[in-house]
Amino acid sequence: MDKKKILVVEDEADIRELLRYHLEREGFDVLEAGDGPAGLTLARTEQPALMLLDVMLPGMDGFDVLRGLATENGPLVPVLLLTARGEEVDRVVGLTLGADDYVVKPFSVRELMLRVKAILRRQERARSGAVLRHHGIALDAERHQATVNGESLALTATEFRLLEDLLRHSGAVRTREQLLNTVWGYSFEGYARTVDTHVRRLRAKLGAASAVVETVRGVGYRLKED
Amino acid sequence: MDKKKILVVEDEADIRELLRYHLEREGFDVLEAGDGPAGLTLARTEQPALMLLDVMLPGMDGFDVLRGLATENGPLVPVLLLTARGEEVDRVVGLTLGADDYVVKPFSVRELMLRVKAILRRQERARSGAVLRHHGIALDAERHQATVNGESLALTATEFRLLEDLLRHSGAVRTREQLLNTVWGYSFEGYARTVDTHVRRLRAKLGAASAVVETVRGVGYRLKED
DNA sequence: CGAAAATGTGACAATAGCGTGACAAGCCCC
DNA sequence: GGGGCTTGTCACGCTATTGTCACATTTTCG
Repeated sequence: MDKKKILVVEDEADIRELLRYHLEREGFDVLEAGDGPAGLTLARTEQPALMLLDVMLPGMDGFDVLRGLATENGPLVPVLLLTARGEEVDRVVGLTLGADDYVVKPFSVRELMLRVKAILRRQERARSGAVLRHHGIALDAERHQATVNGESLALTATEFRLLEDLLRHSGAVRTREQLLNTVWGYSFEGYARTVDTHVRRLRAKLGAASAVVETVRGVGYRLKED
Repeated sequence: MDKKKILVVEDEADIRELLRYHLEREGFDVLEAGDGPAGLTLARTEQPALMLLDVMLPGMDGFDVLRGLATENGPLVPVLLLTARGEEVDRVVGLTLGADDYVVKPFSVRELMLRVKAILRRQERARSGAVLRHHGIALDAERHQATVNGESLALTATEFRLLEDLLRHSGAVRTREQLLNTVWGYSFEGYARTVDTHVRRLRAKLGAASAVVETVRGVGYRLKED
């Protein structure tokens, strides 16, 4: 699971660049389209996690794009509309057409990012089941609580994310690089063997169940298969 | 239970006076603001039962105010919009933005009072029975009152909303960002550690029960599990 | 068998994260 | 205009967490 893709459909190159800069800074993959048809195609082929859609586009406008994405239950892709001040009408139509939210131009970048993340969180929550289970280990991401055979574990934030990643890929080997990317974040610049130390700490806290974290020599770590 | 507070945001002093007179006659406490920013601040700090909001304000207009009040689940405060004749579009937008009703100027005072009371009744009904309970803490959203083991707490508006959010997600961890979004609103631009301070104040007022607000190091805060 | 490579382990210093007290600004009511 | 209340910010101190290193142990493979 790599970075989430966000599609920006906007005719003004300046704004596209601005958005790309900030979105990438937040860790998203950014796709761009300068007009409606291109946006539609990208939305269909790439299935981005979210689409930022300008309403005022030459030719095919934002609403046409929204209609093009329409299915029986809302658009194919979550949409956040960018509307110009004073286009009150537009906002209404947009929300009626199934957009998830909108932001009025000129917008505060900070607020836009917050709304983007809120929409993605909403999608996330709707999709992901709350509790991961494997070999007597249960991890509830929302409550930030992990248990082994019912007994609660006192994990630190990093240990928790590490266990979560292993659980999400249980049975599969995770290389140190993969773990660094997902658990520590892309911006982490450090020693790969830091992972080893945290695996050790995690195993210590897992106690008897520590054997479920297997070392795959020369590759990485994985949770034992059933 | 004291009188319900109603906030009037309107730039024309005459109309403010007119509204104050009639609202007080109906037994409400009236707060006034002459422009958008002042209205926003009062709405946040005083948490009135209802806000009468003029759409046409100099500088920051009514929609901006509404947007400033936006949180992840609707505006912070119920809103009744005052729109000028012919601004039909605006009404729709306002309602989409989460306003509860609108009245067209020039309005009949009688009708306005009826609508005010109607909204308050609706709120009442919607929220009655909506008492959140957890670990001896009871929070009555309708009456804006919280108790611990029967003893009433003197919470400020922010503390109240913070406790409400924690109760609504009891057991789940709330990150500082999530709390800022729901309790303070999207347009809040400030230091994330402001949350810490308010948690501290809330804990102080909770007294012996303060332990139910748990710190999850590196993540956020949560209400203790049962 | 023995060297090299990979991983486990114990220890430690740096620091991120949080609690706390204090304070200034804004706003109310008097 | 002043006093009180609320709110957001800051600086300080403490502690758990974290990343790194040196060394021990295990595995691989010539």
